[in-house]
Amino acid sequence: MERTRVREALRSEPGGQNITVAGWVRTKRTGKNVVFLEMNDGSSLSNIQIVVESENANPGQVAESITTGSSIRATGELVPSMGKNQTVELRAIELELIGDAPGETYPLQKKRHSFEYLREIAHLRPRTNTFGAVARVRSHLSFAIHRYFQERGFLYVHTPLITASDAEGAGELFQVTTLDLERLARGQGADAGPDYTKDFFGRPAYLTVSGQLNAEIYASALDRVYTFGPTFRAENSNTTRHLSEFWMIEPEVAFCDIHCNMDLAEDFLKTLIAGVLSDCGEDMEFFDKRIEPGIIESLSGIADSTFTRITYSEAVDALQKSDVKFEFPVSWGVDLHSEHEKFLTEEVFHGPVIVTDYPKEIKAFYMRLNDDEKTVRGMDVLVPRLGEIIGGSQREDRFDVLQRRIKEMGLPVEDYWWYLDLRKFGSVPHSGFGLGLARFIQYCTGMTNIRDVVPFPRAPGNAAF
RNA sequence: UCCCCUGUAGCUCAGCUGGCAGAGCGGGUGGCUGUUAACCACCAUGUCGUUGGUUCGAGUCCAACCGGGGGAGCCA
Repeated sequence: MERTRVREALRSEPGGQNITVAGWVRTKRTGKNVVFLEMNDGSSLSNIQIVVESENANPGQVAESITTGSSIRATGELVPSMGKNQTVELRAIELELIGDAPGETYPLQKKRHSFEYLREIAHLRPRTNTFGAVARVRSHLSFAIHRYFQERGFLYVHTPLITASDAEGAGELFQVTTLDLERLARGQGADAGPDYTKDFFGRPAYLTVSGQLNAEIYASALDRVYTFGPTFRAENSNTTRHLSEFWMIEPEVAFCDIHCNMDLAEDFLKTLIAGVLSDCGEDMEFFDKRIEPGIIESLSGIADSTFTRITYSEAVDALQKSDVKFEFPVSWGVDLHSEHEKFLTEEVFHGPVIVTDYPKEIKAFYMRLNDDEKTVRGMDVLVPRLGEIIGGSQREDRFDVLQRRIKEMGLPVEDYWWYLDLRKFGSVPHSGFGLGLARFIQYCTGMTNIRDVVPFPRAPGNAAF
């Protein structure tokens, strides 16, 4: 007989029909004449209750040897439940223990575990409610992101993971090499250094920190594109919102200025939030109940809201006018710190805030310079709880200005020849932004540590599993 | 990288001014019950992160190291 997923079974009309389910046992409760098994197969947060009557010879015997964590297959009748916590249940006719899980050594218990402990058993944590729910939300969002762009005529562009330049300037890079490091360390003098002409690519190579510059190439030909893939940063960041390897979504749109860019970012976030609320209802209720009380209401509010849009100068004014004493004093020209972002989103505007037109000194070379020559058309989307979730900008599309800015920032112009070429031939105003998938999942689920919304997180000193 | 906190049973944690190592959960055994964080009784479980120091005596005090967490910076 074909296997029925638990999600489907729980939604079926219980008319005594025979079905087969398979999955992992969450708990077992034993009575004299009856055994109750809670089984989960990942298709939903809810378990299915399997009722085994002891007089029923085969299932009764098998049920005895079943423990928490065992994998089983059960065939039986789907019937209305007599209990009060579920509407349907499976009355077992056949029961098979597929893989046992000795109770003395199985690391997951019925009780609640700390996330810190579960991180150490990343191979088993998807069997918990929280990590199952996170995995389903993550999968939903990934698909919804593609759908959002595909429905709006964006082309999905695969930008390279290995790059031969660190042109993005977005952070520390992981080096990719086939040179024999041990031999280098032993042999050559420290002054000589490695001979990169002998390296795999004939020059130093790195893992990408952003697909943006490559995406700009395709936007300069195909109008609107997006990338969605892994990026790598070798920064020694030890926080609840940084990873060394993370997936990033980067749309890039031609004939689009900073306002169009903000419209896209805002619509994107609101559409995806509305989607996760409507399509992941059961999991979202779990997060609302157990992880971040009130998150459903707050996300619903955001889906219907209009994001506040202010300039950097206005943000500085607002912060200076407040009576709050910040650890880092605010003055025009300094970058906004976490405490400032929190204050703006949580205390002043009570919701997402888009800040634009930052001083050029604290932003990347490729952001379009404003006429005041002091600020650039960058934009950050700040949200309560997390701070910066999106960073983007209108790109500098004027050849002369871009070249000047590259030099001002002390970067080697020759490395950017192809990037400058885009401004030489058919240049066009264009904009884009980057959104970290994991941060967005944090925002939607209320999970406080980014290492708990990524299946196998990579962080400084940690590449287990 | 910096600052703060922390490390005791399988898990979560208590252990006071230094004096015999504890609880709950989980596990085992038995009982009871259409149960649902099931319930009741009994039983077992420790390199107190590691190394060194102070002391008659260290889980407790000191130092170094290792691991974990939070905050900051960098950013998405």
